[in-house]
Amino acid sequence: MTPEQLSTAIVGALTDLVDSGALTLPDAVPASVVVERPKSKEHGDYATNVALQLAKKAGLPPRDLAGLLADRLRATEGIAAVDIAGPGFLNITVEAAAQGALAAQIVEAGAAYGGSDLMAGEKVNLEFVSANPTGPIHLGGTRWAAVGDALGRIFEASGADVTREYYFNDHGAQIDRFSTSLLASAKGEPTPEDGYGGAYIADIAQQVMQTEPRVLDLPDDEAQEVFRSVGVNLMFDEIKQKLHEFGVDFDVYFHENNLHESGAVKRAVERLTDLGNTYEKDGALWLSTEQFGDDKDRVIIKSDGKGAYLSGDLAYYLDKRERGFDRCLIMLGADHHGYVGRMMAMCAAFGDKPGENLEILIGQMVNLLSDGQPLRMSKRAGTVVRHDDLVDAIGVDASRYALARYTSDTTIDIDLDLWAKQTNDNPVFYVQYAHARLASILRNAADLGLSAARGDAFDPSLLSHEKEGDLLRALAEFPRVVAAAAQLREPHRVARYLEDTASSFHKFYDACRVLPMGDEEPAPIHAARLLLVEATKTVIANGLHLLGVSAPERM
RNA sequence: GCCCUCGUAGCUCAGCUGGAUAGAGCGUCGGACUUCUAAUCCGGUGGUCGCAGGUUCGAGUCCUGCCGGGGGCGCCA
Repeated sequence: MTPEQLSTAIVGALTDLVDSGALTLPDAVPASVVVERPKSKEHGDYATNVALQLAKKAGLPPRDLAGLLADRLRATEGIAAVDIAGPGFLNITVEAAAQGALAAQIVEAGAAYGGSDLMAGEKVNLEFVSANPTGPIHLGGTRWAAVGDALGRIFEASGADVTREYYFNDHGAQIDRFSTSLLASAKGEPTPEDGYGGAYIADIAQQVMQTEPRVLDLPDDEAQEVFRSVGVNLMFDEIKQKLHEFGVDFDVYFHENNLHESGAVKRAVERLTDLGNTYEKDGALWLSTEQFGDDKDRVIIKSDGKGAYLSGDLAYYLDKRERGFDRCLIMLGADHHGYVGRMMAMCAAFGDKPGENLEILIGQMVNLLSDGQPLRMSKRAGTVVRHDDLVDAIGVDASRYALARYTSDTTIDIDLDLWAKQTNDNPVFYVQYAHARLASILRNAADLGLSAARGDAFDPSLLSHEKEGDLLRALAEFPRVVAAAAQLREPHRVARYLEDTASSFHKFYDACRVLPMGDEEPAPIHAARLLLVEATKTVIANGLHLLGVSAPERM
């Protein structure tokens, strides 16, 4: 009996009460009710507050309504006990057999367990990282690489059609500064004003000259164009490669330049003008975003005739919508949150629904600590913490897990010393160790010629130990956790859940012997526990997969 | 000045979108390995949930105002 089934049973009990005239509700019976796992064991396996929620509407004291429901629920198969507690909570205890049956269902479902059709039919575009090809990926981009990709996996598990997209900023002044910096470096000149410094500029410049040995014989403007095109491609290849090694691959790399060259910007501007949402002032073209909630109106075509930065975003958004995406999610660093207002206003100006057709997620900053000290945060020296600073120090699995473990809207400090440790201080190892331990039990079982109970040979009522019940209830939570992670766009819930589940498993392992000891004859309890082990391994593997973290068979 | 975000145990953070006595991990103190991985488990320790009001049966959670940290407020990209 899962929480979902229990919820259905409670709705059924409410419906029966209404049908029999014992209960009168002004509105329809709710489609589902909240079933939660109580913090205290004294409050049963599951608890619901429906009686408190509906008491006023029903015109009954909460405890009386709870009493009516309790009588109905006690007659329900699989429910062992129902208690009324406090102001009107229903505390429900589930029969071991009804609970244990889940182990077989999980093993049966395999990799599909935890998924749903919650987002079936939704075509979702996830835009993240989108780091400028003017330098190596920064840590902010890495955070979204981990979180955005995990979110994509969670959406896919929820039935959505997901496209991962990278907006490639290869247009405008930043690229010009990049190319002049490369040219200057190649000629042995100092970094120009507003240019990019750093060792990677010299590296790229050298690589360009290897590809195009005679580039410096060209006039400066032509040489700069060579450095621009070749340099950007080299930088972009490196970024792609780094992300690939990080386990993140995009379906679409969208070039901003295309929007300007294809006339998409022009078309987007015309569309907004047709809708009456633009006007001319001071020689520039403005988008009236203020009427849609922005702080003020924004220039989209500058008085020199060039598109303002926002014009690319307009065209890009329109392009995504024309490609059939109902939901466009954009993940930005906190340093760009000032964009949210105008982007949402832009969405509304197109006649779309902000928050529905367009969602913007903001990720706060990430700091790295080593020996308790922040890693190179000197803005003055122009050194920024980069993707490699994290991944080279602690590896891909720990990096992805560490970044996906926290809500995106809080600033995080990643202690490199902690995450590099191979001890239980380190959450990713704690979870991965549980998986390896599970795998080990199954290997040992195979060596003994034992296999998990299947079909009628499985007696779920044997899984009646307290720790077995705790573990089963943890496993039963997984679909709800994945659904919440999808709906709230919060992958960290999966990581926290895995830590809880790993803990439940370790406690089970400590209390319940799975395999026969010594000369002991194999018994049904061993086969039943082996099935529980398989189910647990399935859940932890599925959860780690959603985060893009490996599930090792051995450690 | 305005906007966004955060403030929960000594430290790092959860808190299921309003529920019961606020939870983990680390740290600290003390226990548990002849048998499935001790990278584990068990117990003790630890709190004015930034502050003050409000909403209601009930607030860490919602509203308002302060305080404090971080970020952002260009016809830059």
